[in-house]
Amino acid sequence: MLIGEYRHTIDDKNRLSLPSKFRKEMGKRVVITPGLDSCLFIFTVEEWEKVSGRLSVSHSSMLSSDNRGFNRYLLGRAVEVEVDAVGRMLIPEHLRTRANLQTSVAFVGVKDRVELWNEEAWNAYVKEVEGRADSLAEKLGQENPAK
Amino acid sequence: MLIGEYRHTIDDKNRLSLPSKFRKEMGKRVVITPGLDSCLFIFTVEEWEKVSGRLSVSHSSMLSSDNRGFNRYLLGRAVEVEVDAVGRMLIPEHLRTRANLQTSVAFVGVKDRVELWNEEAWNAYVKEVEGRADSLAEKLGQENPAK
DNA sequence: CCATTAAGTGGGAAGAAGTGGTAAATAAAT
DNA sequence: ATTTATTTACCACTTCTTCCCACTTAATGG
Repeated sequence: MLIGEYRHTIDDKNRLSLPSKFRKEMGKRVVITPGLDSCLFIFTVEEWEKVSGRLSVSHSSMLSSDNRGFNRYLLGRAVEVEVDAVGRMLIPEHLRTRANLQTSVAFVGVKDRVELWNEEAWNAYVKEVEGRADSLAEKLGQENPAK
Repeated sequence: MLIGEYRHTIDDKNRLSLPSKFRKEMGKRVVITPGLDSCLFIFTVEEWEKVSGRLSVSHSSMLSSDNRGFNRYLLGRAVEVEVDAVGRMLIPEHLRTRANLQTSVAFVGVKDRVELWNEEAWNAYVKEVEGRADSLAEKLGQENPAK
């Protein structure tokens, strides 16, 4: 399971180390796409197959303009990149720009995907969520009385 | 069952002994996450599977902003750590900060999870609850007559 | 009450991970 | 075809992590 938070830096050649904790599970090739909330999503190839499959199979995907937009957004701008011998990958310029990644970034494992954030943006996001964590937790407890 | 209260210290390498009373039940790997009321939760891997499974049951969880927030908060900041040969584990810096853990901490067993508190914060919390224990007990009794 | 064992804590050495730079190779342009 | 630029692979240095050993304190039992 991909969990945890790690801080790394992008160098001036757009190289970025994948946290070693994620390497084994993610393998030598990963798929990077623009994510939601101005971060990037990083998937394993297997997970990507599932996610992209769900998107394109859904009936309304071709009919609804919103879905076309979303698909173009997620599929069209995705790239498959290779992790090099020392565990680094290259972040394409258009994705780097889109998530506002300069130098310091945060990797965030969210179970079956990893997210890539501008470090300050991540700090701010955490702070914001922290404020409503209790109510979220309560909500979760109510929605899942299984426990 | 994980119960009881133990005081330990974090050293300058972020190492912290898991109380020996908890070791057998918790095993060699545990999951640490931000908890509620500014403490940390420590779960066994089995318990963690249950908790995290409850979070992201549906695929639509990625599409809801609240779910993304809560998943990032709980999964993204969680970490699976190994308990070393002498019973110590490493507390990641971001979790240590988040629970305001400096040196003295309190472990608190709460049935199926262990909580980790800044010692003074725990003292204060106990004192505070102590003051209204009777009324809390009554309230709980009224709300859950079956239990 | 003393002896023995277990638990908690500290420090140093070996190893791995992260990052920066250079050389080689490929692609592009004149 | 030669030169220039850009990318990829490789090497090296530094920092952080992990493992191991040792000491101190607390717990247990005779």
